[in-house]
Amino acid sequence: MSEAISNLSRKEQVIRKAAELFKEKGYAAASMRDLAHLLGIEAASLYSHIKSKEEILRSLCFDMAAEFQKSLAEVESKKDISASEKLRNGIIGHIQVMAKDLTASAVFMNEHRHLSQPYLRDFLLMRINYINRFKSIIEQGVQTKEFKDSIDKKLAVMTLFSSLNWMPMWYDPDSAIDPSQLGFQLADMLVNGLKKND
Amino acid sequence: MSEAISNLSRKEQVIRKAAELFKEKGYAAASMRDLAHLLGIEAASLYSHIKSKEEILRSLCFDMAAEFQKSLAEVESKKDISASEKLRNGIIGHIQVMAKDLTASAVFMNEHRHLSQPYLRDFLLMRINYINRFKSIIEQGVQTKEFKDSIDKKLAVMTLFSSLNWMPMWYDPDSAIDPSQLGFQLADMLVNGLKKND
DNA sequence: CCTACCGATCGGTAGG
DNA sequence: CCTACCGATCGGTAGG
Repeated sequence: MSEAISNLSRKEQVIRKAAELFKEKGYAAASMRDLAHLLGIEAASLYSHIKSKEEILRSLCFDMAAEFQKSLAEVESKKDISASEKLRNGIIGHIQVMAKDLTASAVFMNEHRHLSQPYLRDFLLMRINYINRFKSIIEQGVQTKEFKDSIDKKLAVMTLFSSLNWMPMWYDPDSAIDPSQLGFQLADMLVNGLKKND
Repeated sequence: MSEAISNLSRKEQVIRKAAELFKEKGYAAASMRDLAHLLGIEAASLYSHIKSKEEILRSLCFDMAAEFQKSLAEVESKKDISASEKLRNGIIGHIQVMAKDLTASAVFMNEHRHLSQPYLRDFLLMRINYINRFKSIIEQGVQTKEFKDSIDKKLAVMTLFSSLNWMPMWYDPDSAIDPSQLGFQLADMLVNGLKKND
């Protein structure tokens, strides 16, 4: 049993180190020999922990996707809150999920396209579903006249989604601003804009 | 002379087709044999038009960078306009440059990291310079009290930059909204926000 | 976790 | 633009 536990945690180590490597070099340019070297073992030894290179990518992408789904579902379950508050909570949730693992988040965003079928298809369906649920929040805000109806909704939701997903590329976890503040400020910026309103 | 012209245009064909391939599969996963096959020639024949695979990536990345620089320099040269107008013009310019070649824009954004040194270093220096010039416009707006000073400027500029750079991933050139309208709306969204202000 | 190895594929060159 | 080819490297397996 302690053997099973130690195998599990070794597998976790392999996956986490792979995430760093995939983020840095990109999935296609990262070799299993690179990964093995980082772990101090031979390339062939990796295969006692994982089935294939793509299995690592799959677990990184789908584990992150599950976290994002969970976070958004929690926001949607709260009734009687305004669209802007829902949007704010969705943004804060998304950013907090990313902040828990910035490396895996970067892989999720940039490397998912190297998934083979049918995984790629499943992944893209989940992503479009996630985006559409944010779009619904924006549409709800337009209906309740909270948001202006002059805005292109696709543009609005893709702007939101772009901002969220690039965060792992530039956010420094040691900086003064913490993830929930960042989410709050991003929501404020999207809802109220840069302009001074007084 | 007509030989030189036809060589030039053949080289252009190779580069444009490579851009499509790099966008679709990523630089590292795209092989020269794939590229040759798309052009209906043998892989070895590519090398009478280009020196190396990376030369193609370099010309795609640096040609786009030059276009972006040119566009922003023109905006900066206009005096006596407000920060929000400057920001709007910068955004519209950036989007118009991208719209002229969405494929090359996607490669510029996603594949530049496969540049080798010293090209990668030069590229990143140009990019940080470009971002900082947008940041200056935002800071100018804060100084003139056009923009609120509560916003994190790094967050603001990275949100802007993320939105701009993801556009080639989702924008459909056949859609109802044209590139300059898109730029106008994006600027409006960032400056005024989603909220109805009346 | 290792040694020894596989077939496939890579970017690129020589020579025409 | 082609044929013929190079050395290097790839993901992965067999067997211990």
